[in-house]
Amino acid sequence: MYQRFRIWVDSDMAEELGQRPFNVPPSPPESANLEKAAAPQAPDARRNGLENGRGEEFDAGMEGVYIISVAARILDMHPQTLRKYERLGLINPGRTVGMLRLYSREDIRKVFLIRHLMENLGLNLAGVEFALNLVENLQGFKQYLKTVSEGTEVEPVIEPAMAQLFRNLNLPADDGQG
Amino acid sequence: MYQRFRIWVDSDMAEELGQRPFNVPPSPPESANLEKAAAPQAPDARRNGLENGRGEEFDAGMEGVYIISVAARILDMHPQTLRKYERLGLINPGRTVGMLRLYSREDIRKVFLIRHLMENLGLNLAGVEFALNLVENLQGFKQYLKTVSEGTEVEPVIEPAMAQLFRNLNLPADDGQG
DNA sequence: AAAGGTTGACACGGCTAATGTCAAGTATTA
DNA sequence: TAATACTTGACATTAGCCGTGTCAACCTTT
Repeated sequence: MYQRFRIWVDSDMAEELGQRPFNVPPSPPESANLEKAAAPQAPDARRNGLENGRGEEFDAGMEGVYIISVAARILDMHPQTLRKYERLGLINPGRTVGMLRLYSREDIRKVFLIRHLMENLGLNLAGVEFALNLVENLQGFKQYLKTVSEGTEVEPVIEPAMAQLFRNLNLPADDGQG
Repeated sequence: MYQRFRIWVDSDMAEELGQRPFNVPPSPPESANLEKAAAPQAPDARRNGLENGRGEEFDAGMEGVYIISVAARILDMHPQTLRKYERLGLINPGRTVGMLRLYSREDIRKVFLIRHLMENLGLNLAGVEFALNLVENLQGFKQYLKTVSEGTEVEPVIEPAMAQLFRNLNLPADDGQG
């Protein structure tokens, strides 16, 4: 019941998770979308909560885990689209013992990134795969540089340089990973 | 007349320029394409040489500069496709005084990269733009790292790390730029 | 048993990318 | 000078991708 509320407070959830456009300065159309998604919340919020399936995993200590219908509503996307993304290997939501998909906050954040890549940069799914792989590699690369440069005079310039690189590529600088 | 020959010896030209698949291990279909392109060469090679337009720029000391019809034949692509790439800002061939496009070896190499990104990685043109921008940024980034790490113990590990990064991304490691 | 929700598979509509075609202009060739 | 060949830009056409909708089957709860 705790989370049941968070689900329906879509606007701030979406804003917090990934709605900040990475490098795209103004984005009024996006916020309009979110408002639309959050609009029909009150009437039937009762019957679309988290207690839908087997409730064990949902509130078993882990916060912010959503089944696909809820995730789709948060993202304002079709559930089939999320399933397709998973089939292509772009996302990897967890599963309940009954094989229901469970979307963590990181999963949803990733989908926001995917949407950014498609809507703002115009990439197709292959391009999204390329970009996601790029982000992963760049983060590993950054870690590697940080390690090998530890204690040297180079160390302090690594982070800002990487941040600038991410900005140049219209990619989100990796914040707290966890 | 010198270059006229190189134009029609498509197979090795193409191989040398960019046909090496970057990370894609086997590519027999590609070579088949090239043979097809090189097939109808003999019959009308006479009237399709470089002396077509105003010949001044063509052999004015610069080697490997081709008008669009020749570049398209080398690449086995439609001239309209090359024009579209230019309109989108992906390539920037030079011009004669009569505004005819002149494709340098670097231009053609870049188109090979574009084809690789589309055919092998499945990117659309927006993705190609993203990837080209990425390559450019990474090269600048590499230069920057090389500069700031000069003389430090970090220096020797920069280059191999960058090379590995390019490999991971299925991108061509920048060789001699010039 | 009934109801609501999810799952996977398939088909349809809109959009992108490449190709083809057209008239107009320019340089070479007879 | 007249004819030929090639370029240029703009528009139309065709093939393929992406998102969405729909379907039966399965599971859990009431």
